[in-house]
Amino acid sequence: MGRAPCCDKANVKKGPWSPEEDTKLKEFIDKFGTGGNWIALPHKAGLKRCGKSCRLRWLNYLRPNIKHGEFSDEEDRVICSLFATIGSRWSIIAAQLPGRTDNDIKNYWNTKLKKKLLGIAPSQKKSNQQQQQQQQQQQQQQQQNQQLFFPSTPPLPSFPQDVFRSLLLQAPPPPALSSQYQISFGGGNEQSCSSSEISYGNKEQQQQLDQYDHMGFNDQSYITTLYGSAAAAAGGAGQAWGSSELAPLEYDYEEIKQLITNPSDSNYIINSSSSSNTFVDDPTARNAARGKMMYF
DNA sequence: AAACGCCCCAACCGCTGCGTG
DNA sequence: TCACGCAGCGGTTGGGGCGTT
Repeated sequence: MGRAPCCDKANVKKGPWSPEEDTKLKEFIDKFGTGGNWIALPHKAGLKRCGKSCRLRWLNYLRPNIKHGEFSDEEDRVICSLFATIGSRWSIIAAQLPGRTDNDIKNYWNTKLKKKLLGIAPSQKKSNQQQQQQQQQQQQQQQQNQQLFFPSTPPLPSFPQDVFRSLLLQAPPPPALSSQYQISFGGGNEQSCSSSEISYGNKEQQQQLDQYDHMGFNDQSYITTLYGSAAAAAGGAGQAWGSSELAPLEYDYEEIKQLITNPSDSNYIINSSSSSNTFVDDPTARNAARGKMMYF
């Protein structure tokens, strides 16, 4: 037997929201909150909309502090680096960009950033002369993008050990104890920062760090892997992570280009167990892991 | 001015994960 | 342990806007 529909489709309005509907929804949520039940909300608020539609409208448009408009270069860099790291997991990427929604980032990536990265200018119908000019601009743009997003000799970012230590202690449980990620570390581009080098925190916290050591990975590799959730958990430290001081690791331009141009890009497992990062297509992993499996 | 074609983005759809009884 | 219901996620779609011919 199939799943029951989430709402009575015959009696719900679809399509663009009117200003009146926006006002109703916003006023209701301002007064009463969502109540943790989006399905019941439209009826209570007097809206002839599906709960899912209300949720989307609120999250993507009506919610306070939503940022609309142009993305900055720094935001571009964060999106590119995270896309290279975790693929099209837009909600995690959005969590690192305050005021941006996953839908917003997804649209921005699909319509602009991906093309910007590949040196494809947004195009209208153009004359031959315009097309030639565009080709030249594309080549220049691509060179600039390589410099902007993937400097040829990217300095590994300097990660203060105390910051790593605090992030690590606030991060979710290690992979073996967590259903969120399955991770194996086989060496790679992490900087050496063994958790046994520094004594930090109380006895319990030190035991936790020792456990990480015992599992064979160091502070930075763990924090890098858990970048999104760890940064979110760490609050202010997470903000610092997004700054230039704690920029995400840079990735090779050709690799992210491969990710973009491969139609099954969301099926990748990131594998950096060799000397350089490689992307291994694993279509079967998609539904099983939904992009949660990463090898370093 | 009209027709055409492309781009962008809001919204929808279907699937998965998770909590609960 | 299993079925169910809901929230959340990512892929896809369609229509409005805009530039070109």
